[in-house]
Amino acid sequence: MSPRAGRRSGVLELAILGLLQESPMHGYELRKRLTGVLGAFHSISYGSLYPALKDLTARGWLSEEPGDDTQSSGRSKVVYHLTADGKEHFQQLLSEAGPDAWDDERFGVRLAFFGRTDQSVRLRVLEGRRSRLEERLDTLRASLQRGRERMDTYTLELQQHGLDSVEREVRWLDELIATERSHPTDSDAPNGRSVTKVTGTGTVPTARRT
Amino acid sequence: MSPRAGRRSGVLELAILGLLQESPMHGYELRKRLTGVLGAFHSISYGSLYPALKDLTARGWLSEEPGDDTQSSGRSKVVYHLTADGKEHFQQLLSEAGPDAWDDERFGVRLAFFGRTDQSVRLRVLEGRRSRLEERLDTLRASLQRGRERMDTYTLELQQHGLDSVEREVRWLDELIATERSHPTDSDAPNGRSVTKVTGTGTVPTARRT
DNA sequence: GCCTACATGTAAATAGTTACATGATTGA
DNA sequence: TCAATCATGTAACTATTTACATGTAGGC
Repeated sequence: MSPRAGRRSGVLELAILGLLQESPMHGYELRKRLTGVLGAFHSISYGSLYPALKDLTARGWLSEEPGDDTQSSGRSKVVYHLTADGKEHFQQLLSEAGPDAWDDERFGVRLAFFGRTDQSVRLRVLEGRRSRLEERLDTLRASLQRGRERMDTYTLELQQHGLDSVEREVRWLDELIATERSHPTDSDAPNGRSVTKVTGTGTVPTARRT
Repeated sequence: MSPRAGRRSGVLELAILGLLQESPMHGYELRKRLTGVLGAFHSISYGSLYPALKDLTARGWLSEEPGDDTQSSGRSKVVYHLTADGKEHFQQLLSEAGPDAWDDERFGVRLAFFGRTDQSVRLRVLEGRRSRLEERLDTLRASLQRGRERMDTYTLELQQHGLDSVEREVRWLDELIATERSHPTDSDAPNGRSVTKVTGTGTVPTARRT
């Protein structure tokens, strides 16, 4: 009965904090960039975004800056900044391993911010996702074994296709993990600066087509 | 402010009607079978199921049969049946093409009931899913083109993997569609009986491993 | 007598969406 | 000057989950 007090722990929080870590923005701009981070479809709506910004501000992770205006006389544009607490919270979110932490969407968002993430955290994320997928494989294989005769051809087809897809993703993750391990980054040492410089080239193999 | 009047149009409705079409059941049993239909993970909770059953009953698609009890003296087991209206509604749901009709979950559930679906509807569903995926491909390819230099290696990797996955699913669908076309079923004629007999073997190729 | 599985439900929270409402700024 | 796009928000709804509450039936 108190709907305006949300605990807020979805993808949105992660994505907003991640984008604001790169640079301060106002809501409208944030929303456009969000579409990119969240995977080309699945645009977030203003009806989710603005309440979320208010909420994150109330929790001390963002601060509103009313008029950053240096050029135009306009008003009402609210620029959001990540606070120190917000930065810390974001780093914690990136590395933490809640039960829903490894679903498709959250993993995608985490990966989108890898350019600004410590290599140790990157490895933890990749391995967390991988072990989540291994569990899925176990379930799927068991289900296929049990269902060999009991299920109709269509269900069997669907499950087999699903199994193949998950297996492909595991192989893909293995490559990413191997690449991370073969190019260890120095800047991961406990030197206070928790953000790795972006090398931008060569650290991850370009996807190859079959 | 009137939360107890839901319009109800999610996967659940489709899955419940589909299972009850096969045979009447009570909630507890339904829930176990639902887990199978919905894809091995993603069990539905009683907190969703029972209200949904009440709702579908109120809408005239299900009827409650209080004591089917022939053996034990126990009570309180409520067996749900699909009504004639419910049957009709289910067939309509299967073939209709709403905007969310082709997402992963809904497509999976539709496919799970293919054994009891007309071939013409099967083809419509497969082709609907296919064209949905084609749209995705366009978006993804455009995004990859634009982002060649702008995106970091990780995001590029993720998008490329996503693109590959969707391409694989399109090829998979193409095979299913081709198989349907090369084995036309007679029982699709307007003969009043809207359910195709299950052949159970050979109509769809067994998945092959790469 | 007690534990497990069977069986049914409700209240509140979660994580959003859609539709609506409003107004400022900019370029053709 | 008028449409498009920029910009911010609210109310109501959707679909679902989690935690809770309650009780029955059968085996050991």
